[in-house]
Amino acid sequence: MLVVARPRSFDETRVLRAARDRFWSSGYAGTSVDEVAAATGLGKGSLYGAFGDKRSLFLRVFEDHSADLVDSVRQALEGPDASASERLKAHVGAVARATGNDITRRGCLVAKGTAELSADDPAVAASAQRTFDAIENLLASCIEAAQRHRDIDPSADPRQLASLLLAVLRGMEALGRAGKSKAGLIDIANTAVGLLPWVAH
Amino acid sequence: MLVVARPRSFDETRVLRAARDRFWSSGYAGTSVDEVAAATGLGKGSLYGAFGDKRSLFLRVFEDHSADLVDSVRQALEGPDASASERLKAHVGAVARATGNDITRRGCLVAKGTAELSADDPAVAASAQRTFDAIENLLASCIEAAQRHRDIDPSADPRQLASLLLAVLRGMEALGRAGKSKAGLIDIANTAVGLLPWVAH
DNA sequence: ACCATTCTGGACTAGTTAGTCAATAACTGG
DNA sequence: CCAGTTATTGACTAACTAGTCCAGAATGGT
Repeated sequence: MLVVARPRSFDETRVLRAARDRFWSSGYAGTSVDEVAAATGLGKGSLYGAFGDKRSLFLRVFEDHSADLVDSVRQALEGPDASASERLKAHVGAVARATGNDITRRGCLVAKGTAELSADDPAVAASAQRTFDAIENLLASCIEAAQRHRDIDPSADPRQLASLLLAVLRGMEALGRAGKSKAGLIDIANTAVGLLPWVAH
Repeated sequence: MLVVARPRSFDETRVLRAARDRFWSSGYAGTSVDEVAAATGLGKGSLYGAFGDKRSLFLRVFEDHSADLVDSVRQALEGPDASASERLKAHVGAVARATGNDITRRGCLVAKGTAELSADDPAVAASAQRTFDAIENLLASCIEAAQRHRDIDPSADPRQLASLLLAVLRGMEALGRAGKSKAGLIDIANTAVGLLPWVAH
């Protein structure tokens, strides 16, 4: 009974990546569907057929990218207690360096999409909130690991420290986009890390 | 020789405020010149005649608003050394509360405009950088005042603490837009303030 | 080979976009 | 009250917008 229909002729991952790059560079309102079609190589009919309207396509790209971001933070922060403090310092520094190295200044797609759309698209706002919550949880887990290893004062609230660090990370992103120098961003990272309640050894 | 011509019939400040509100709510690309004309009550010809093209109008609005922001931070942070630490704590807390109270979640126009346009408009990026530099300097001055009054450890580098606090402030803005609760934002503010190198009294 | 089904590409539509322009209004020094 | 200059308005244009539609193509089970 089931008859197989014509299969898709495009690689969904590649198409979504091309669409993401357009939205990332030009923003949601600043990117036309025709541009996305040209960048992906698909006809508009295929684009609409596969992903729905412009907003749905953006949301798909936004959520996929958010998941990638959380995964990369997880990779950076998860690991044994003994090296948790090193991973934490390294991650904050790595974000500072990556932000400072971003020649294009296009910044983070999650931040950009949230800035543009969260006020009038609850789905975007909710997705961004989940993303930042997930990153905050990863930071908190890493801090707890460092506390178990007695690198960070165990009496400190790991959730409070995590939410502060998340704010610092997002702040570095915002300042980097405005043109703050790489050295200035690294300075912020070092100051933030330095003020944490480390246990003297 | 000089003959006086027809004077403007609109209040420039009111017009710029109406234009600012449109850009603030809908972003640069998401706002049409027709919408701005309708919101200001001016015809398009007047708008173009008075402010130039869309980008010039946006830049004007953006820079005026940035100057207002710097002024308000100056008002909050300037004052005698004896109360500098209180002003610093109060300002960070006030930003957290204001961000948490922003029902519309439209956030800060400087952040939003920078996110949307800094990558392809050097004038926007330069303006944002000047704005953030000015705020950082105000924070540094307030920290120095608190150090003179021996509220903050005088051996700390006030510029480093200022740039960290600026990052925290911009981070709170970004997280607030994503939906972080008012209580969570206040928590971040308290944690950041609490980690500063206060002198015990 | 045929069929039911889905995929493809681009022509098409109706509405919107940024920016221009010409006719007219408002002003004051002379 | 006239002359010279600038302000105002909204109709106008050419290009672009999101989204639709359809004729044809690709598939694998029968």
